[in-house]
Amino acid sequence: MYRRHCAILRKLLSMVYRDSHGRTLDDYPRPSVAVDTAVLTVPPSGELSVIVIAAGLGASDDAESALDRLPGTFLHPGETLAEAVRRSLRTKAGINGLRPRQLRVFDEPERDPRGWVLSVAHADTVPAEQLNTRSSAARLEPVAELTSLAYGHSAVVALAVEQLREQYLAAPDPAGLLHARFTLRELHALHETIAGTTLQRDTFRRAMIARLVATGERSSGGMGKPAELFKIS
Amino acid sequence: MYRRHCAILRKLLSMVYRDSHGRTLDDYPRPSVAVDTAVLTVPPSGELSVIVIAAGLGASDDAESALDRLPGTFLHPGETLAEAVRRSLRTKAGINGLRPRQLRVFDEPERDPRGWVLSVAHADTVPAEQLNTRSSAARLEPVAELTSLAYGHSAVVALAVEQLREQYLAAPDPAGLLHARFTLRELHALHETIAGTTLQRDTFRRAMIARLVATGERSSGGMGKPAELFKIS
DNA sequence: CTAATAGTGTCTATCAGACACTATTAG
DNA sequence: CTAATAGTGTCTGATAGACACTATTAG
Repeated sequence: MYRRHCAILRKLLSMVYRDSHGRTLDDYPRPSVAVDTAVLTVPPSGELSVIVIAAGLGASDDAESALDRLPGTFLHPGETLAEAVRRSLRTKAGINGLRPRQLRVFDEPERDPRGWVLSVAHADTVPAEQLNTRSSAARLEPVAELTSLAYGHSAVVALAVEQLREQYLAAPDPAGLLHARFTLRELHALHETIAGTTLQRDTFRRAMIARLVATGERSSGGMGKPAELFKIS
Repeated sequence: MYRRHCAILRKLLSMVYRDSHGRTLDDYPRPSVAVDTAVLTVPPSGELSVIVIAAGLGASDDAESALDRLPGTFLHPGETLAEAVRRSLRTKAGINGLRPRQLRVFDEPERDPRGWVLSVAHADTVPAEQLNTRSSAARLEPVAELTSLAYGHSAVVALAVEQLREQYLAAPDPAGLLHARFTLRELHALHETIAGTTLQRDTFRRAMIARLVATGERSSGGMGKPAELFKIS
């Protein structure tokens, strides 16, 4: 009931409000606002990958409908951008529990042939197990092998990867890509995958160990000396 | 003529396009999109300051119309966000030659009592001389003394200051706040103002001198030993 | 001379990079 | 034993912080 009163008040205000040129809010043409999200992960293959989908236009049986874009949707009234992102990923890729971060707004007036569309690019990174691989239209694609995506989505992926790298310089596993307990070997491999370079083993160990908590437990089953299991904080 | 053809094609496409629910672009309610900009500077007073304006509602002779918001405007069709920012600063604060950078989108559906308005926050930093102080409605306000601004603009200022600090860790004077040639004393004072802390003189000198070019000229007119003038690259 | 500012020498603690060594497991 | 991986000792060079010293100007 309170929300309803607010909505009525807002409607009245928007009719009464006039800017310095005497225009009300309704006199301004408005753009459509979309969200597009780069969901990164590191699947068992060990390659930094991103979720891409095909255009949702009809049956799309032909070879033309390539996996060439990021999941996205239009912002609905009363919805925040984060909610729109979660909705688009839930309905188009079967992913839940995301905490998307904004990257930037793509605003070139001609960027979308369908009309005036602003796109707010988002990114998030999740463990591969959280991805619903049975989902019909979505696929994982290694970022290194991405050819150019539609709607300038390649730039979104590039920005997302860049920010992910910065995050992994600041903390051992900010996206929680590893299990609760992990060996330094696993963490080392993850950092090399994300950075796209090799990282010296001993230097890496000494840098990371200060930010980790030793559990006293040991890994088992692999070759060589069992390694200590660590956890975050 | 070419642009005109494009516009017609786009209009046709937007009528033909249908999403997975059979809706065209025009079937989606759209938000108004605004830009709001924090323009930072360091005036002769030596305090990091930001431009604030009063609401542009009519004559505004009363004491109610406080300087309580950042300059902003609604995005016009065919315009980029950067163009809207430049337009708003030109018309509302008499500032030209900006290169605004996007900070983030403020998207809470209820944030603006006038209706559904997304705000894309921007920031830029300019030398104080570039500001038109004769401008009627705009004033410089030290960021330390800012009380709370309307429309959540205080958060914009906080973000702008944070990013400015990061920029000044990466380069001697990325915003060009000093003249073409300057002493290390001037650069030191500027960095202390921006960082909001004191910075050790000798360490600062050694860190900066590697990124500057000595001109061989000396300062004059001040007390003490004349200092060498440096320039950027 | 003094006050004020510019600029340098140097010690120390820390740290990244690099290399080589030891330790512990499977088979 | 060998292969493989885990973990450590230690040297080097670079650098930030700190302190104290010298240098050059005005008045």
